[in-house]
Amino acid sequence: MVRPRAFDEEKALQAAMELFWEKGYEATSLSDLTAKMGIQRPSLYSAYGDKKELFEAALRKYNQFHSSYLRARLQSGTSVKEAFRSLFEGIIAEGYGEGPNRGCFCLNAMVELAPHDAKFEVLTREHQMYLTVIFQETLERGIRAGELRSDVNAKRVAQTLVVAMIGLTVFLKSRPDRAFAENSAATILDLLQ
Amino acid sequence: MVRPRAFDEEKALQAAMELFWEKGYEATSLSDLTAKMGIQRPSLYSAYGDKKELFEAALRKYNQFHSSYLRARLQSGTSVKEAFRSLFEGIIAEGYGEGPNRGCFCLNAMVELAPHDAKFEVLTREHQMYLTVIFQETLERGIRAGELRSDVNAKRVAQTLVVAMIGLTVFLKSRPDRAFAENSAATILDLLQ
DNA sequence: ACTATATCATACTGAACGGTATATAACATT
DNA sequence: AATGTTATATACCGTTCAGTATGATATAGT
Repeated sequence: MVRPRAFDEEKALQAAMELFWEKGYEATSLSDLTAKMGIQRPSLYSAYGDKKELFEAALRKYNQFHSSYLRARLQSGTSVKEAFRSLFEGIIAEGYGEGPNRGCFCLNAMVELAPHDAKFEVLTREHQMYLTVIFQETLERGIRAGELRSDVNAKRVAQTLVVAMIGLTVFLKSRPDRAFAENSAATILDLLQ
Repeated sequence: MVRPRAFDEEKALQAAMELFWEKGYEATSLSDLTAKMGIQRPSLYSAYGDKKELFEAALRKYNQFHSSYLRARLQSGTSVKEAFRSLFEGIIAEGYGEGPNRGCFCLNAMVELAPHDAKFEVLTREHQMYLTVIFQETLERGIRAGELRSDVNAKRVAQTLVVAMIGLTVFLKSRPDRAFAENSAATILDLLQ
């Protein structure tokens, strides 16, 4: 005996995610949000809580999406080495697309919020840990398949690839010469022998 | 026949730099600034222009300071390899200090402003280019001294070290396990043979 | 059809925002 | 000491901020 929601909560959350991803937390206003989400202010508050809670929900949604995306990219493809190469190449290509370079939502949140908010310190750290596990498992698969040398330390290399991916993603925000980005990616990928 | 400034412009700018460095552009208010700088609002506007211009002046000051700091660290020390190791170790140590992890002001600005403001895209990119030159020159010195193998591609390795340093600095904002940071730094520094 | 309940749209709240007008105070030159 | 110029301090400007009170509206169960 209640009136049902007239908007799609997932769709609206997706819209909020896009906005926070592109502009960050502070620079995104509630008016920006309600406009893009296509809902009114009280609907937002009743469905998601305040601005910080909405941001957190958006980031969690992004992290899920991002993990799935990376796992899929690393599982498909002919080889582990080629999968990583393609992944890094895709990140670089993304950096030179049109429009503002939004990079990785989780890294943006790590820079803007993690140092001042323990909740986001944990949330962003745990996502990187999860990505590291995905990388490590992929490397171990490559070792088992005989594609990578058996003396490769999968955990250490995975950690290094994650740090390098973070560096590359952030660096691309300044739109450096493409050769710079390509060189550093290629040098890092030489870890995969 | 004029009244002289009653405050030290460099000291006040330094105070603004500390504040923007720790909190970012959007999260820092003019009231925060005037309080920490110890001056009144009209003094701020007459001396530095508006908020964005003050931020730019603060970032330029930081970049100068940062370049000098890195150059000094890489020149002192017993060897090039040891200098880089010590530099990365210092970055990690900084990440586990008390208080909020402010990281690198230039990288914070790159994430928050570069995608939406061409001026900061250029400013942050040029600083990274300058750091790359410092790294490259240091590596070339190591090659000349016979400390590094002569087939090391100084430019490519310098670019890779810059990207890795960016990744490490940003990653530390989420306060990961220290062993993670140490592992990735050590693996990167293995490039120096 | 009626009622209970939750959602909707509008309009509003006090506070904080970036930026400035105004008037007083302090100095260097004459 | 008088004058012209700039820095200072206070108080204010209109706007925008995050968040909410209010009342109309729509639906599900009776």
